[in-house]
Amino acid sequence: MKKSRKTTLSDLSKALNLNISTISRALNDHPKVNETTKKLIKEKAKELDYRPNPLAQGLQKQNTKTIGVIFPTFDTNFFFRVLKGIEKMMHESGYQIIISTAGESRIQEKKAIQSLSSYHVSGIIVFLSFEHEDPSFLIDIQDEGIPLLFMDRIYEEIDANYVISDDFVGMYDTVNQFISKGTKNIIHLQGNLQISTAFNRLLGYKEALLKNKISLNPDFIIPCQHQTEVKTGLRNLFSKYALEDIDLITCYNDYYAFQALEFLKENNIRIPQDIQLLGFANEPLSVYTSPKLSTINQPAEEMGVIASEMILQEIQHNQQGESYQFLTKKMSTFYLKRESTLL
Amino acid sequence: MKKSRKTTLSDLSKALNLNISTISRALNDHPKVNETTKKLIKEKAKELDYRPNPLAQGLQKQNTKTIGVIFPTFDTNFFFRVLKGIEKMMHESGYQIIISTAGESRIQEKKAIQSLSSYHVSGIIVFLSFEHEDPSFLIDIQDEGIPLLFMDRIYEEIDANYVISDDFVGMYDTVNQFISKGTKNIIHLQGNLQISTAFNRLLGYKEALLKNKISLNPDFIIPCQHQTEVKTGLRNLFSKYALEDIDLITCYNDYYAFQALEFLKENNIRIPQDIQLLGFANEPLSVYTSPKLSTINQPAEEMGVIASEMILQEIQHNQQGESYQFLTKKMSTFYLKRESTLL
DNA sequence: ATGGAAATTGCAAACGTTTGCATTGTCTTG
DNA sequence: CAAGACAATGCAAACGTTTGCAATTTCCAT
Repeated sequence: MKKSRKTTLSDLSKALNLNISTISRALNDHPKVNETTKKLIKEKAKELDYRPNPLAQGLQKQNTKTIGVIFPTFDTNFFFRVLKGIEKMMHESGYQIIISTAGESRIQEKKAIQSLSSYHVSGIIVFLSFEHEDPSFLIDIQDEGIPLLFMDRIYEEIDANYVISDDFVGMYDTVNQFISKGTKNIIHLQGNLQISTAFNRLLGYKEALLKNKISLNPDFIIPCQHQTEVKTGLRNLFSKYALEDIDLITCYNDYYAFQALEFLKENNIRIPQDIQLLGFANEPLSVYTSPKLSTINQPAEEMGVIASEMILQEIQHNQQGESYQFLTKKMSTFYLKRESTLL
Repeated sequence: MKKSRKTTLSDLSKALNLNISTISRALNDHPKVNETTKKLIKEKAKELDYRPNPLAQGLQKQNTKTIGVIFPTFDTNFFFRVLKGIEKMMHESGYQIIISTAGESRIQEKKAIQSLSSYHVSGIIVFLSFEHEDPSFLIDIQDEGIPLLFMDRIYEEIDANYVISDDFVGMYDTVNQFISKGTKNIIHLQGNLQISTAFNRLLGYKEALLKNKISLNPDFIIPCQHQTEVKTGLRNLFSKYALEDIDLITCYNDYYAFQALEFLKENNIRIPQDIQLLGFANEPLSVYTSPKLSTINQPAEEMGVIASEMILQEIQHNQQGESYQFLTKKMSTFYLKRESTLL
């Protein structure tokens, strides 16, 4: 394993008999270096295939052209779609992306963020799934001058950019709409409440019932930590209730809905004639089921794009010493009727 | 935007009145530093929340604990599943992941790789989609001491680790099996042949026919650059052939198959009774269609895991100056019968 | 010619580590 | 008690940049 060294500034310096600082300035198009020498240097640089060392640059400038992205886990397609949006914008702007998953615990979330901070990333886009009773470490990161952008969750205490999708309103509006058109008995397959999105979707469901003065039947809220628990949950439900007792099943997300779909099909329950089914997220797969899944659309890729734009803005402002006004962008969600619902 | 500085070795050095080198050694558990001082130093480090600066370390050691991953594009779920496998292994081993997409051109592929190299990543996992007439830049990277692992494509000229899924055999075996059980008229929806996987899958199809002395009907190979062209392709086919003339449609990948599925349903063609349909890749969505899609399984996540293990092995060997024997791991693909086929 | 401003280039410190070598201190042993 | 061995620590260079300041050169107006 022979190691061929890379050309450095000092190589160029020797080759051209010019001081290293002149070389550096020339390559950075610093105004006060002679145009002729500049050209000379650039040519030589190309000839020797000089490429700057981002580590050295980062160390010196305390800032790498790199964005950190932290996901909770990789188990839903939604995150990948967001990532796709981020990756598109960032690479257009010449930024590298470092990804990290936070896994299951608060501690891991914290570690992941700190690790990114020590890489001197230019900014961090975070999906935090857990509540942090003491989010001060987040403020610490900001104090280091690293812009933080939060996705899908708001911390009142923290002044930052936010991109959230309106989980609450999405569910609330849709359920409300169904009720107002006469739908009565509505189930909710509830996700892990530690995750804020699950919490907000449940809340939307409850509030819609409340507003319409429908009393909450606790049996109608089926808690599932994971999509694998959906079928059991439904089995329990139907051991207690008849088909006619149920009009619509709403779900924490599309994956829950897929499970429900399978369950219903297995039991020869017709969708939507016997029971209607509603997902959440509009995962790409939802077009391919049959019947095609009605769902609540969440513009995943667009969220990635917007988040990227916002954080790049903030970075740019900071670099130029301008003040910057934080924004909260609420991405609207909307009911998307396909075949698994009637209304 | 106040900037709170991070604690560095020299901060610790001052605080403890010890030389910086002792601090460094202590924290790296170097044997020749007194156990008591070691403990002292570590405590202080924790107290001041010292975290090493990976940039400085990388610059010094010419190696960051970072793995680069290059994808062609992000438009199929397959890559995400591989990424999931990679991310799992790498974070277990304390490596960060930098991702990059190569986009549409050879030039971009080359740039992406070189950019990663200048980040002094410890290794690069690459999906290259294009043929490179001059792959010498890849060898250059290796010469810099950066292990390269190729996914899904073999370069005869380049000695490296490879993880490939057996596209050819997967398609060949399956088609062969169908023929031997009496299936006659088999279509292939062919992908973009610039991409090696598309090429190999087509080849598998052709060879299977050849082996069984079935003459190739050029009409039966329908070239589609993209899944969006599938329906048009099929429309053309059926303008020339009757339903009875076709027994089975094989596809470049599951997404092509999904399109075909829609087309067939739209035209009230029953699957699999009238026409059978076979995908490729076993994308997660293929369970949710109806009928459920039969496909050829490709163990995506596992490929990511294996690739990670292999490249970590190589890195470790290199670091210890041991010699390392390159491997080529061929992941087996297999026919997965679900509901869209009969056999 | 000549003073001085402006343009160009060079010097050296700094970013935060790691590590070979030199130095100091401590202990053992004959 | 001296000397050598070993343990512990310190010194300084190196990784490849950037950048404020100093030094040099060029040029123009007087």
